[in-house]
Amino acid sequence: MIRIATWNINGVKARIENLCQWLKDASPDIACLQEIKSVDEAFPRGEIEALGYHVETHGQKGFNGVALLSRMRPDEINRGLPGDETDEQARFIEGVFTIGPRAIRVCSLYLPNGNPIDTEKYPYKLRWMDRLRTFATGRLQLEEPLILAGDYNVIPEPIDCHDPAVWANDALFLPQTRSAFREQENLGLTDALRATTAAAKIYTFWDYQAGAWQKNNGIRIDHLLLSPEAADRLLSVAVDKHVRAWEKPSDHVPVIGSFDF
DNA sequence: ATGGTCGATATTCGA
Repeated sequence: MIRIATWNINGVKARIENLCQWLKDASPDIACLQEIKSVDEAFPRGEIEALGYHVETHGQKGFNGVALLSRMRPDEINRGLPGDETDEQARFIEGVFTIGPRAIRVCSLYLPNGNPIDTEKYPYKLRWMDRLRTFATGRLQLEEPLILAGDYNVIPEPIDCHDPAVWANDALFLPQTRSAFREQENLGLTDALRATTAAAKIYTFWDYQAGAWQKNNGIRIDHLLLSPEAADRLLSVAVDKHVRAWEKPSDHVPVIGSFDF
């Protein structure tokens, strides 16, 4: 069994203790991280390598930044989402891994938040989603197991948030945002958690403010999207909710898919 | 009661 996880850690330097504890507890084979908020040179790779992981990062100063941690050495790493050479935000890294007889592609992505919606940030989000759709279209033609894992900053359906009314005019829940996410799914990509449980009130993010965690005022925005070749091998999906109650938590929690690769 | 809270960084921005 292979376990592939995604976790927005909201700053790797502030989260290194929690990250190492979680890696020991959950022991994922591949972990996709977002919001490392670090340049590659400052990423605390030593502590993670000591736990038996290879570390590949695509960082930048101050904000954003993604990483791939893996038990096995990647055969190939690609940094940056194709489709806009002028985009300097570090939000995408792809790794190709050999597991048994097959190649598996895993991407760690940090989709733009898009707020406030009356600024350039929202069109940037929609353009980024369009680039992701183009990328996925090409990769699906390979007919390989593909896992697009990350913080999508998309609440797919009303049941994926505590109170849909408060999100009505938010970039994470606008009709255009949800429509663009459905376009992704309609390419043939499966939302792994939704495919294995139709239950409401499963969240992956709780704001630091206003006691959101204590009130279970959360949203589900961290997703694993699977090609048919990966979806056919999916066994289960877990949300590691307990780490949100740890000291000095990230505002997101890990989502882990188990596969019989 | 028109805030609230984090992280990285610089005394503000992004979320």
